[in-house]
Amino acid sequence: MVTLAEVAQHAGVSASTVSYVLSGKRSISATTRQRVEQSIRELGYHPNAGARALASSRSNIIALMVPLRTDMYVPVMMEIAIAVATTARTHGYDVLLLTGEEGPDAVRRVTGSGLADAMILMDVELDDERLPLLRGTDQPSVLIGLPAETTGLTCVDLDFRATGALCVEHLAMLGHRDIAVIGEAPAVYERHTGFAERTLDGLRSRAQELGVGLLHRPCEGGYDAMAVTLARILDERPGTSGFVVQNESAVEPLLALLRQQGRAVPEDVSVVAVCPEQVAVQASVRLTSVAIPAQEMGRYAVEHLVAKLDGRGTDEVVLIAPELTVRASTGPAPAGRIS
Amino acid sequence: MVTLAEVAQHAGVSASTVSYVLSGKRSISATTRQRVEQSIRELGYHPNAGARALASSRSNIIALMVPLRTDMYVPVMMEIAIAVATTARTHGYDVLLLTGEEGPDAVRRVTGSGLADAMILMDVELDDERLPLLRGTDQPSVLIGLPAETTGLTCVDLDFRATGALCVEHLAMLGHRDIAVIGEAPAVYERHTGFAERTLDGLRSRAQELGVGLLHRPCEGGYDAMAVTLARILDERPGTSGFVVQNESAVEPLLALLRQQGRAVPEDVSVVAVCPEQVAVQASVRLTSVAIPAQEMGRYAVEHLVAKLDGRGTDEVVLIAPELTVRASTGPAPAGRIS
DNA sequence: ATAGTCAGTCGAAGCGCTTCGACAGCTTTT
DNA sequence: AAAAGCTGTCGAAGCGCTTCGACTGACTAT
Repeated sequence: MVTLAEVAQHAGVSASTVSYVLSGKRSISATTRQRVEQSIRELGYHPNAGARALASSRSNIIALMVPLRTDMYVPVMMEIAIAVATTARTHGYDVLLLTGEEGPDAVRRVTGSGLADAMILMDVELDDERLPLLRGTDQPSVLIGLPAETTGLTCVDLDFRATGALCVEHLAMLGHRDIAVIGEAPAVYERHTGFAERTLDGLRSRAQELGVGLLHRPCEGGYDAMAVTLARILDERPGTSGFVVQNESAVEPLLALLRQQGRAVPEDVSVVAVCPEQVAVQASVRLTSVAIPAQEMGRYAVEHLVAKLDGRGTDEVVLIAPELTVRASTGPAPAGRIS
Repeated sequence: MVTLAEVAQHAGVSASTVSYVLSGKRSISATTRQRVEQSIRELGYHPNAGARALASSRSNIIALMVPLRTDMYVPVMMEIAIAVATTARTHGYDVLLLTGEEGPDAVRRVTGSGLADAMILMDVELDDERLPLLRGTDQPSVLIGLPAETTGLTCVDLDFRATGALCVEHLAMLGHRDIAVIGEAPAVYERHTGFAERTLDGLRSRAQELGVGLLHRPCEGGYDAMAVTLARILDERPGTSGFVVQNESAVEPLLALLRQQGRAVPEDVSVVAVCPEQVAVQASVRLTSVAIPAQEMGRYAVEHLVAKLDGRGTDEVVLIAPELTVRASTGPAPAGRIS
């Protein structure tokens, strides 16, 4: 294992000079710099992470807390995680992967031990246990998702309220008068994960404004659960011609069931999904959808943290404006039908 | 930030004693231990990770290299990552998330800097660039996946050869005489990711042994690509009554297309999938499948690494035996059909 | 009774790096 | 020509922990 001291000796300078070449915190003459860089290359030197962390009290690591459960939004999580990791690398940071399992203890451990310089939390609940801890430390953090109370916190998320509104608008504009919402699993709502409620809120208030009917039904993923849910919806509101789906694992079952019942998409019914782009494109009908900007959120989170660690940056809540992409699953409401 | 020294003072012992209480590397009297543990709790002490790493040259971190691309097996990756993270925690390790982006450089960086004590590599190619580096270091590592040459390496993977064989057997036993294989995207084969080829190998050799016809077609995910692929298959072998699918994003499209063409599953055609359990269960037809044991692989990888780090454990290749679960997508081949 | 053993504790020497103050040799200002 | 300011470099003091050797006192074997 090559050390700084060995590089210094090889280059004929002092250890501190090598350190300054590496960090750029003091000016170094061009010739010295080159000599040192040459030695570093020749010896294959890599600074020791532990020593560096100890001396500088900076680990150059960002902790990322992902939810433990894999029942929801897995591709989104993965995409965010990868975006976080790659963005972090471009800023010289590595990413520590924490699962929600440890809960608040993980926050304590990481802050207390100096393992990471900053944290990104995913799957934030409305009244998350980890929040008081974050507020009580000076370690920067970004939440992906929105809790109930955001003072003193930095958050990024898709504007789910606007997303809901946008979906209803789109369907209403096409003439649909009765809309059903296939939501996440009941557990998601019980857990008070903000996004589901915010979407619903946006859906409802715009539906009311536009005077269209809205029926919301949570739904476990999978074909069987979807079959039951759909049957209930059509029983209760036979005239339903527009669907909004916010549940990846309900998308294909819904399409399959509609097809099976002889309801053509988009001729008879229209479907709008809130899902990652990939899901929308790869579905058996190319779905009109509002994409979940996973990459963008991951990138933003890291960049904000880096800014904070550099002494720039402030607490703020950023809601990303939703964009609805029209594909093949929505069309004008069937005419001559009494809703 | 509380330090060891402060704890020592608070407990009225020397710093080294506190250290030994923490590590258990020397015997400590019960009374002293209790006093120290009390002080640790009262002061809310957390050992500083950097200092610890520097002094012990152990970071207690395991690096996990995940593939950058999200075009394949995302849920499997995620499940593995989470299994790795949680298992690592139970052994006192944290997980550093590296993306494939940096390639071999990441390996150099991590080994060189002592950032991690060990590595887990996913998405291993047959002739992976990172392998020479792993062989050239004394840092333990486990590959999830199988390269062409495994000497000096530790690997875990599903036994894909046996998996292929098992799928063919199951279909043959049900009387299917012409089987089509929907494979991964062509890019996966070109990249020489071992698992795809090994599966194919298993499929082919067992098909030959059992005297059934086998047609293999790679397939991009999605509905459109699947439509083209299916049309070609049925054109070439109209009597095909059994399908083996090894491509998550082709599963639903295949089912949708079969349905649309009036081919009932499992009455007219049978489908066996190689996919995570969740996908098989949530599909619009509950799929007979060979599960990909993501959790098991992740757990094994970590446990093997921990064993190695403790001076136990050896290099070896572990192939997990496939298990085929019969669900609703396979049944006897339709009678009276000339294949 | 004396040597040997052992459990329990301490002190001190690092681990490899960052960073602060100091200083030598310049150039610029007055 | 002296004072002031740069620039580029060095030495040394830690950062908070682990770990080795040494020591003390009590206990066992002879």
